[in-house]
Amino acid sequence: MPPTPQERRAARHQLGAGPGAPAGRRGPSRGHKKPITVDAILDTAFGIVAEEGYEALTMRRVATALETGSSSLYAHVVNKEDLDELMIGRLCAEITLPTPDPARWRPQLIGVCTQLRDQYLRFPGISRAAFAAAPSALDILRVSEGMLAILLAGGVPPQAAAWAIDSLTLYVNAYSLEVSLAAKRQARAGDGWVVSRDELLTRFAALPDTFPETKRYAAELTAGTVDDRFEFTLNLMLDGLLR
Amino acid sequence: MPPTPQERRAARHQLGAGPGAPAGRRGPSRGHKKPITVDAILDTAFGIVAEEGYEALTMRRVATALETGSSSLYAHVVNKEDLDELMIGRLCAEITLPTPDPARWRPQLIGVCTQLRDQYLRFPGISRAAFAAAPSALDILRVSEGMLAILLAGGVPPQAAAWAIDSLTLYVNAYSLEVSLAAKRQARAGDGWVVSRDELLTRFAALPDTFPETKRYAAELTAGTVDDRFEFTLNLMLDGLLR
DNA sequence: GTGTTAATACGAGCGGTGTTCGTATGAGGT
DNA sequence: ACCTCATACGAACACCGCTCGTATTAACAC
Repeated sequence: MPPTPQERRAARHQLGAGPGAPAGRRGPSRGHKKPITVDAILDTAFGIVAEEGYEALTMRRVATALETGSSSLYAHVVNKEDLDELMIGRLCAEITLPTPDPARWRPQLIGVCTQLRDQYLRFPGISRAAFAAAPSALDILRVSEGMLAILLAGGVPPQAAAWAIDSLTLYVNAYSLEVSLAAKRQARAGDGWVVSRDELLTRFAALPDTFPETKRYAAELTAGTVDDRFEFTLNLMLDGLLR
Repeated sequence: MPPTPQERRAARHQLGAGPGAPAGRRGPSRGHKKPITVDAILDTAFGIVAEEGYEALTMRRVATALETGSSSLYAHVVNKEDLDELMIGRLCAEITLPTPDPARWRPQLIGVCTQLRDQYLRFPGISRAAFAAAPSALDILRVSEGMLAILLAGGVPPQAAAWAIDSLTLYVNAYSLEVSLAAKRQARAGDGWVVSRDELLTRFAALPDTFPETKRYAAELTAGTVDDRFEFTLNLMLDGLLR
């Protein structure tokens, strides 16, 4: 008996347990269609999210893209939650971790965070799933290990390094989620949402006098691209680590 | 004609426009039941989230708690997203902002962040809605203004202060969301999730040798309460601001 | 070559969601 | 007394995640 999806999931959480026998093909192949596999499910899932965003990712949507019924997916995946977790795992697996260089620990760490951000932004809204993903999955743990190695090589004390990893990944997740949501708002503009910087400036200018600082520093508040803010925050945390 | 909910929402986004006539009671009062108001909807919504978490907050759930049908809510609220926004607004409105004291800007700012966090954690999962809330809503802007005033009083340059507000609120949101999700996982424990610190330690100890640093510093990685990590990250960012 | 087994696929359906539409109710103004 | 119209609400639509029973068919034992 090949491993049921729940067993695969358990194996993914509790480490190891071996990859299990490949369980060479049995059952109907429907003649023409290629068989449904976890990888095929993940591929089409990523395709849907890349084109239409995470909220368009439903079991039925994946199933119809695979020309089957939604019930067929549950032979390969426990849940939607499980699917989310698998996607985050694959995303993390594609992060390349540098070999720690004590002299370049800051750009190295920023590089890893930027890779994570770019992966998240390629699939808008998927960082929502990253929040729920358990940090004990191996693919995620691998990224943590890489970041930890960089920080330690940079001379950051272990306790600070350990906690900083949490802070950094949490911020990257949150940043990616917010950017994705803002982009979605931008897409369906016109219903009274603020979009352009100019619009925000005039809005701030028209604020009542109970907002003196916001009015005075409206320029600073609306300055910079989202990328600027990302880098600023990362540097903020890294600066703090040196004390 | 009293303002339709969409008009109220627009008025909330574009500032001012006045509170509109109270539109004194018309139509059926069903004899016994008190009329449905936006405030009543918000009250019961907060009650549901406080007791059962954000994911239990559905239109039907609010409606039945109000002894009515879900369609009745849409006369007072545009949609669920609007309800979310109203809730975040009310949450922000209850934050008390200190008058800036240059000598105590750090504890003051941490105090505001902690208030936000506590509000979010009182209503588990609601920070998910905070991500989608537009920063142009007046109640949210009021908190930003307060934080900006504190930072400026502390001598932080305007540009850094402006961006730091974004970073801080984003982190507080993300932290609250993650803590809520972790608590939910804890609630339905037993399905292979890691819960206790001891469990995590033995898990790390059994890791393959491709995770050398994680194994070596397992103690540091699992140390501290969530509150410790919250304060650590806030101090990390505030330290970075002083350079 | 035949029969058995079991992995795979899948249609139908359950209970749930947000939201809309058409209609009934009944208080306020005339 | 009548009419107006904001309010309330039941029914229904389209969608969601997920389960159950069943049909298909490859691999194996004989």
